[in-house]
This record gives sequence, C-alpha cells and structure tokens, in this order.
Amino acid sequence: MARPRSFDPDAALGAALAVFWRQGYDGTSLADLVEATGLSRSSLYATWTDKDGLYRAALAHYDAVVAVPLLGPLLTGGRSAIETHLRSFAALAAGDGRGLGCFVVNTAAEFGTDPAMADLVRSLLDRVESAYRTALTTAVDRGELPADLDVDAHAAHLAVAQQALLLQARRGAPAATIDAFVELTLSTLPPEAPCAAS
Amino acid sequence: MARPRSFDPDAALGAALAVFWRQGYDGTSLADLVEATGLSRSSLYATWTDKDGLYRAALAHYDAVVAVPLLGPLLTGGRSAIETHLRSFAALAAGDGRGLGCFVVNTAAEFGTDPAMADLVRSLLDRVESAYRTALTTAVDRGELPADLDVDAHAAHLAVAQQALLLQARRGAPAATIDAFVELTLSTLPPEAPCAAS
DNA sequence: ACAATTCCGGACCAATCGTTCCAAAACTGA
DNA sequence: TCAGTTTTGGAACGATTGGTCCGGAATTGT
Repeated sequence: MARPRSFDPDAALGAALAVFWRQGYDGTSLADLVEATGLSRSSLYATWTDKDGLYRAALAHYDAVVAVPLLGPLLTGGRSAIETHLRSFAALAAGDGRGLGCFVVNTAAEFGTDPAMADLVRSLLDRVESAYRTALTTAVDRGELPADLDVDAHAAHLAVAQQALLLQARRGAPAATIDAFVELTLSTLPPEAPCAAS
Repeated sequence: MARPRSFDPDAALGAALAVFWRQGYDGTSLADLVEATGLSRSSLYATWTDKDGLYRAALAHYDAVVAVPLLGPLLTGGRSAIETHLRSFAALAAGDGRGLGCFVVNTAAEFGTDPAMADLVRSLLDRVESAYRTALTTAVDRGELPADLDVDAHAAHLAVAQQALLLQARRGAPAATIDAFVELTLSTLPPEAPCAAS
C-alpha cells in the first residue's frame, strides 16, 4: 500500500562508510554523500535523520561487517590466533587499506573531545580488548602461556598496540617501523618454556 | 618610520595552537581564532597568509616549545631516561592534558591522506624515533642494555608506542589500560643481566 | 608638529555548509 | 483502474565558512 524503497540501505551505508572512512566526518560534505550513495538528499534524511545519524549508522555498519568478522578468530583461537591477528593487521596496514586506518580509531581521534561519541567508541574498543582477553585465557588454559600471566594487562596492551598499528597505517609509516613494532609487541608474551622455573 | 606590531606573534601563536589542539583544523573557525588570539582577521592574514599558514606555524610552535624540550632528556640520558620519558607521557595522558593528545599525532590523524602534511608530520615524528635511537645507543654503550640489541627496531617500537599512548590520552582511556601498556612496552627492553649467557 | 607609513577593526564577499520543503513520480492494495 | 501513501529529485533556506578590502587610528622619522 505504499511505494517501497528503491535502494538497498546496506549498500548505501557501505558507500557512505567508504567516504567517511577516507575523509572523516567534517571532511565529508552532504554533496559527497549524495554522490557516493547515489541517493538524493531527501532519501538520506528520511532514512537516517541527519548527517550525524548517518555517521553513527556507518559506524555500526563498520562494526558489523568489518570489525566483528576480524575479531572472530580471537574468540576461539589461542596464542597463534593472537599472533596471526596482529600480523594480519600489519599486512593490512602496509597493503590495500593503506592510509585508511581503523574507522573506529579515526573516529576516536576526530571526536576525541565529544563525550557521547567517546563513549560509543569506547564500547567498541572494549570489545577488542575483551577479545584479546578471551584469546589469552584460552592460551593459558592450553599451556601456551604461563599460568601466572597477567591476562588483563596483556589484553590492554595488545588492544592499544592494535590501535597504534592502524594509526601508523593511516599516516603511511614505513613497513620496517610497522614490522618492528609488531614483533616487539608480540615478544612481550613470555615464551612457552620460561627460562627459570618450570 | 612605521607603526610597529602591537601584539606578540608568539603569544598569539600559542593561543592559536591551543584552539587547534583542542578542536582540530576543520573544527576551528576563523572566528574561533580571532577570539582566542585577540587579534583581528586582518592581522592574522597579514602575518600568516591564511588559515593553513597559521596552522603550520602553530605546528612549528608546538614543535619548538613542547616537543623539543620534552625530547631533550632522551638525547643525553640512557636507559633510565627512556623509562622516565615514557612514564611521564603516561602521566601526562592521565593528567592535565587529558583529552588533548599530541598535536602532531592529531595532525597525522586528521590530515592522514594529505601527502604534503603527511611528509611534514613524518619529519617531526622521525625526530622522536631518532631521539629514542640516541638514548638506546647511549644505554648500550653504558652496558645498560645488551650489545647485540636491535637498536633501530626498538627505537621504532618506542616511537610508535609513544604515539599510541597519546592517542589513548585523547580518547580518555582508563588509567589501568595506559599503565599496563607502558609497563609491557618497557618490558621489551631486555634486563641488564640476561637469564642465559653473560 | 607634520607627513609618511603601517596596523587593525569591522563591513563585506562569494562559496559552501547542513537542512527543509514541496510537488511530481512511482508503487501498492483493493 | 484508482485512491492512498511514500519516495524522490531538486530548488531553496539561513547560517557559517575562509578570505578580501577599505578607511580611520596609531606611531614613526624628520
């Protein structure tokens, strides 16, 4: 009994995300969004209320289609999952996504002083830390890491390191810098067989 | 034979820096700058050509009055200078400067895709890495670190870690997260007396 | 004291910003 | 086929953006 939408909201959201990701919030104009999504201003506003709402939706979209799948392996794997995960971020930093970084981290940097947005960002990043915590616990259970490991501290460390990595990616740091950072970060995880004591 | 400037350019630059630092480039309007500096638009444009020029000048000002003094101790000290330096950044992150971060890192995040600005940022950050390299070399010479230490890799690692720290500061990460990160980062520097071999 | 030169406040500019609005087109259910 | 309802494109809005310009005020060397 009514005319249906003639566009795919998810596809449009993906296009909007791409623009926001590359140019940031302030750097993206409504004209940019109209061009990228192929929709009219009216449709944008009817669907997402305003630019702010569209940005938040893009953030959620990013979380769902980019972040969550990336975090998956951490939730089931152990030590090797951690190493693979961090190294894959390094590869991503030096590869296709070069100059983009992590959308959430970029958001954090741009809206750093906005309390509301900071809370949203924090809740997303907390999940990253939590995923690392899970992986670390699994690794400890499997005997891949010492039982007395400070899991919380290492989870926090890895989460921050991951963000650092993506910040480097955005500013196009040299590959050598990124590799050195990853390997030394991973070296904070004690070897399976500690040097003193069993 | 001409009327002299009735304002202190450096003081005005400091005021402009404060606003840019808090709000970013795009987030700061000419009106904000006029209000913060107390000068008129005419004077701003006569002195720094345009908004871009003022931002660059503020960046240089930051480098001169904030970054360089902070880096000083690293150029003369050894291992303890490194630890003190990184810990002081953590304190700064959790203290007064909370929510501000490092102006250069913020610039990197905002102008990530602009090649010209990225180069400028890179040259500033390279000096940080270089300062760490100097401190590490000093520490090795003093026997505070093993002679076979990969100085370049550790310098890169520490420089990135420092940026990570300030990004956390900007987004108001919890103090526990920051502390964990610092201590684990410092733990990558091998102990003075290695466990196996002399 | 005077003329020359420079600074500076504020009006003004075109362009762009995010947002609103409306009429015409398009699709649905009956 | 025909209301009824919703989408959609584009024009238009006021506010704000970065930047320009000019006339009066101020301070200099002589």
